[in-house]
Amino acid sequence: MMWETNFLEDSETMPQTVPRSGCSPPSASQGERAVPASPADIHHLLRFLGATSPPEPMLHSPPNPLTKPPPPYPEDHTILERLYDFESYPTPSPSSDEGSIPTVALQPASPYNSQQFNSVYIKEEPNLLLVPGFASPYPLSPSGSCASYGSHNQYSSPVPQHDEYIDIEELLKENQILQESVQHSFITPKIEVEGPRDHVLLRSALEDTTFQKRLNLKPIPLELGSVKMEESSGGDDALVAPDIDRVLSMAIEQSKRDVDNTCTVLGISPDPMLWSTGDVKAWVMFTLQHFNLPMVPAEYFSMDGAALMALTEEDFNQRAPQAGSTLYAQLEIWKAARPESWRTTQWSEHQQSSPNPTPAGLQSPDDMSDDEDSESAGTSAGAGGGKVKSGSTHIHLWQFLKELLASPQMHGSAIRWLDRSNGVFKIEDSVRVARLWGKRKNRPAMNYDKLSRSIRQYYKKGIMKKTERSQRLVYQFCHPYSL
DNA sequence: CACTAGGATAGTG
DNA sequence: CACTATCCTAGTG
Repeated sequence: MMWETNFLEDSETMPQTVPRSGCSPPSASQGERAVPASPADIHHLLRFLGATSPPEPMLHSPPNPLTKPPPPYPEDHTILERLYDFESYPTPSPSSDEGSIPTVALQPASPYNSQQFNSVYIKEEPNLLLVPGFASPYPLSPSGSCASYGSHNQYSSPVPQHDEYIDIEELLKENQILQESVQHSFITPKIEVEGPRDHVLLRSALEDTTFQKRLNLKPIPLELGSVKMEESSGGDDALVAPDIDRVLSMAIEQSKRDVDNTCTVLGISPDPMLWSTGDVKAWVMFTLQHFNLPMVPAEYFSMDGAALMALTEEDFNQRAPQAGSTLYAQLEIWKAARPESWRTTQWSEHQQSSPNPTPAGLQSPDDMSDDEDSESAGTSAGAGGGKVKSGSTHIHLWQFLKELLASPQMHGSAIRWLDRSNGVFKIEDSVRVARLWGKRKNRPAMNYDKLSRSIRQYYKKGIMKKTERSQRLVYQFCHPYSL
């Protein structure tokens, strides 16, 4: 784990200011490969929708004869790793076994990793609860929704069987919505009024059968009336529809959070229309990585967000034959999740009654007011108390830059090594790097002017130096720092 | 115009 | 006090 290792050395082994001796060489041990396509996760979704048949233990989830072993992407794990630690930076020291974290990170959506998962990732930061959704091969991760709704013990139970299936009642119990409407569940209040519209997003995602094909699953019947809830004691199907609506709402919310989290990690706007070429490439690379799809040259997507949004599914398939559909479907999610769209969803209305409502209409449509709400969303999910900070605000700029450099798949379009062994790197997208830095330090006004001023301070401190032939946006770490 | 360079000063843990 | 964050002026390609 390159990033992991680097970080540990940088921020913990190293003194806070100046490292005296050289760092130990980065161990490029290849951990397990990422397997984001967890059948268990999909299983959860199916169970959510009551579409699965027998409550079979997921430990014995059906074999997928057609599922070919995922191709090797040597650095897949780094993204997920990075992702899972992003909000909780710095990473707790897993000094003893390097392998455990990546392994857990690879299937975080599976409840069978619950104990490890909890201990490693959940910690006490609510934001982290949002993150598991990323691991899902499915954009609307039910496990993510579940976790983010505060049922922490759902995944912290020491009894594995507990996770075998999700008790939908129990899950929903934690959602205040249920409290209000469970007695009159025959009445579907606002949901029915504008229901179909805002479920379009989820439904379209559900109708995307790519993952079903991949996992050799049967299509999900979307007719709510025909859905048969297992163990629905009353056998009252009328109960199902509103419950499903709520679950869908939760899933949609999770989808929004996934989008927001991706925005935070990549430093891009939630609105694809505002993406620069670099943003588009970053998003494409990230999405491919995230869904464990074959990489394609980033140049195939040398276009801005507006152009990307204009692509047809065929266009996507041409550029990325094996991944086009997924990319297209994902982009549809993002389109639907554009801030304007979310304002009109029923979800935001329901939020009015929540303790910390996000005024849906007040969010200014300007470009970067977005990523704040991914953070505040996590904060508001917290137990009303203490300040919840995302990441460490004590990180040094040079550490942060190395952090970005260590995940080239995600940030390669913003900053990358030119000469790794000599610590020479280039900032490709100064705006985005500054944005990410400002986000990390909670300095919304950060820009490249200020960031570069801080970098220049490093010249005097001997942390960085000018390259021999000075080029724009190219910097060089001094020796111990580049390791 | 975006970037480089570096002085000055304020803020914060 | 260290480490920025912010602001600013001057210079470069």
